[in-house]
Amino acid sequence: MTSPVATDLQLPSRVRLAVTRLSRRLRQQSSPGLTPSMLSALSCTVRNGPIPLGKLAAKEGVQPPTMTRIVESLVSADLAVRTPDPNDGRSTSVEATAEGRALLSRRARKTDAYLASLLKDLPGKDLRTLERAAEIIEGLLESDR
Amino acid sequence: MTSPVATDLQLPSRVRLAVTRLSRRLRQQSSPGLTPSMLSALSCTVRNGPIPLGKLAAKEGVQPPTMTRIVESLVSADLAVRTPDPNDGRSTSVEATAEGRALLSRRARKTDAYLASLLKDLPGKDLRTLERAAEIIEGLLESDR
DNA sequence: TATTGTTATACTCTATAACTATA
DNA sequence: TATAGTTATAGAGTATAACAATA
Repeated sequence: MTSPVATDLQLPSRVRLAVTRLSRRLRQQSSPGLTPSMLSALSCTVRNGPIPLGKLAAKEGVQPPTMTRIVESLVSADLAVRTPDPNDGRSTSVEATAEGRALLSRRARKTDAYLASLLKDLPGKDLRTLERAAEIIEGLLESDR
Repeated sequence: MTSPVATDLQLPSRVRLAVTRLSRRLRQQSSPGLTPSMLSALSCTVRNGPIPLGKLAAKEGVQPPTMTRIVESLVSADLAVRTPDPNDGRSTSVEATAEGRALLSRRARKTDAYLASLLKDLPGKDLRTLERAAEIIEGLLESDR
């Protein structure tokens, strides 16, 4: 059952294809006002607490102008707030609002509902595989930053 | 070691975050002339042989106008050719060229090289997990189409 | 009429370059 | 000078709507 990593040759290709296609699907399923990028950045602020915009950009792996846009959209959706740093006039911290945190813990989000419906018939073993894979990927991205 | 499926974040959220972030990274690492979408469609033509554009769009989960664009870019890069269907003047088949097939089997592609470098220090167990996860995801996308 | 694919148009996500304000 | 963030601009990827050609 445990397939050999002899398929190793093609492993990067296979991971790339799966990720390309699933992320496309997730974007299609996302609500217009709540894109995957917004959710990802919002999760990051919740996990890290108030965080300067530049650090948030670095953590998410995007450039600062991109994060400026993402934060703008989160702020206008009342999911995050910006607070000027009292000690450094150049810097503003980004933080999730109560509504932003509530949204993340709510399960009815369209994208997650879609993914959940995809996953619902998988055996527990496959669910654990996906969970572990997500963990491995996050670890890789973290260490490569 | 087998983590329970209930952690702080729900499984769909965790999969979504991992996929969002990795696909962003892969897009950043891709060559301008050879995007993830192009590679994905090209893989599909190689796997399926000559295939009408509309069917290719359906398999890849994009709309026909999108596939028209992707195929145009593959054709102008000499990675694919279009052949009019002799029995149906409305339809054209898409097929990988020898160069397209060679490209897919070449290992030096920038995106895959990047992914391979990310993966190279993972233990075999994690590689097998990712491999199996890719398989599960492709299966889900296939069955949901 | 129905189907296959294209053209026209627009929106999101992202980047780089140039800029402003502060340190 | 250096740093934090924004504005301006551009390109990729995708969608929907309207269209043409063919069935």
